Amino acid sequence: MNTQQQHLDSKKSCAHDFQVSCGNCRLNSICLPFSLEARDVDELDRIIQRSKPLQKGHHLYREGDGFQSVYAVRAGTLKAYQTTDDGREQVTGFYFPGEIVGMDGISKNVHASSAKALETAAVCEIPFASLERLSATMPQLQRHFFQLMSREITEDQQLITLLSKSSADERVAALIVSVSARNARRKLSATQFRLSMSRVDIGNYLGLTVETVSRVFSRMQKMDVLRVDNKEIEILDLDALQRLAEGA
Amino acid sequence: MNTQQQHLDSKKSCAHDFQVSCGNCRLNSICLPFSLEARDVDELDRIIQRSKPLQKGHHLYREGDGFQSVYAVRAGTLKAYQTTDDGREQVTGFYFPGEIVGMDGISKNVHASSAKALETAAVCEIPFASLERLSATMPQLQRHFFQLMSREITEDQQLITLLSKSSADERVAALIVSVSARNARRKLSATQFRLSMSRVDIGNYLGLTVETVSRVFSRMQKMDVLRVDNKEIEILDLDALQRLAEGA
DNA sequence: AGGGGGGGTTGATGCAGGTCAAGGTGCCTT
DNA sequence: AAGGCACCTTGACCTGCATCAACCCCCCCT
Repeated sequence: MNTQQQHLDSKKSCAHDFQVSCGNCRLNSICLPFSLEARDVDELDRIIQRSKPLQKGHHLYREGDGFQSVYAVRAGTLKAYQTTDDGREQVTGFYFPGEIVGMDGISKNVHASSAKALETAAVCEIPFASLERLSATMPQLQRHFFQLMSREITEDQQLITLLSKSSADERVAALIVSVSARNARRKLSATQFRLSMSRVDIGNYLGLTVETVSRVFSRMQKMDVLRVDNKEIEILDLDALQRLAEGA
Repeated sequence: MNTQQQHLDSKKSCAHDFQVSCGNCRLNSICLPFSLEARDVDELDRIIQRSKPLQKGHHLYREGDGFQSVYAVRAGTLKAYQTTDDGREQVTGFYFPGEIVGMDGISKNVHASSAKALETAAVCEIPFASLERLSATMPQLQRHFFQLMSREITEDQQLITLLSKSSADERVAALIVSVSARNARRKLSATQFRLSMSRVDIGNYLGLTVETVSRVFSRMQKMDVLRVDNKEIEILDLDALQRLAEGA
């Protein structure tokens, strides 16, 4: 039996196996350009390295590491964060399955942030040099990456607005709404989920203290907008939450 | 006399003429990839449209406009800003000569922010479709744009950290230091300059009120770090200012 | 069973920066 | 020259969130 044959077999035999190709990955509608031809997907497949799982708390890369690749999250959640000169930490984003991390390393060829698994995670590594090469012959792929980066920019700008203009309630509401929407995109429940990040991380991301985050959760629970049980969240009134997030 | 000859003549005759090509633009070391060949520069030249000056207060594009082009600032300063649903405004960036605006429009093919001239400005329009086409055959150009976008991401993330972790003093100090550094890059004075943006814009960008910005300026003046005369700024102690910006 | 540590909640108090109000200065218009 | 307007500054007061402190719960370690 040749190695390729073994591959195929193992794929069939175990539901928990790594995805063997982008073509049959349940997330490909999120992380690949919509209009890619089957044979182009194969080419892409060839450059992508499916790495082994990342344990909770372990780093995918650290601030200052040489930049080689960007990563598509396949399972789990990551947080990206920077450490300021005086040792404080700033969480700059959370990354869910189907999303791409590591693009901040392109500009200086060095990662500008660290990425850490909030729970056991798996990622696909996409060597950037290969991606560049492939982009030159696949216009949709080039465009897709421009778009992904541009999306990261607009999302960061939304966070900037949130941090500079919104109250604690608005910030927390906005985060919950965002998590809910991203769950929906992956065909998961938009109203019931488990927050993989701690209150500390949430506070850090939103520019609030743990205590404030906790108080906001309590308040929203009292208002019957949310049911909160530790990390388990149930959204009872999504409309109200969205209105809150927009500053009602 | 043929038209080409006229071009050359007019270029010589008037110092205020528009740059006729990227090749002789004094900003090209900032806005072009370092390693571009002369003939590649020519190709780039061909797709770039040098538009007429933009009057103070006029828009380069508005939030919601269809996205066609990115723009290199040639002279003057622009601000980019978004309007939230409830009508508040958030300034997301200031753009100086040599810098590129408009990349947030790529992801959705619609501008996610508006760009407005803070003083009379001039820009080079770079049609994005042509840029994409050219990128496919010019690897350095493709890389350059990936890098520009990545830089925008890391800069936004620095602003996020600033907004979520820093005091009013730190924020204002950081902005002044940033303007100073960007002036230096253009071989202008790092210690004496005119702020083209109003206190309102500064406050808005930094997530502070006008009053607070004004008070911080007064305080820094009292501390002999800055001399402030309306929009004219003189940095008296750049070291102290940098230490302030980093939260000393 | 006991102890220790990480994470979460809640209450009491303080302060940085927001809000409100008044007044100044420079520039444009007539 | 006078009025109007945009922009900036300064002072007095108020408030939303940080800070400090206590305590709970859960899990792991010994």
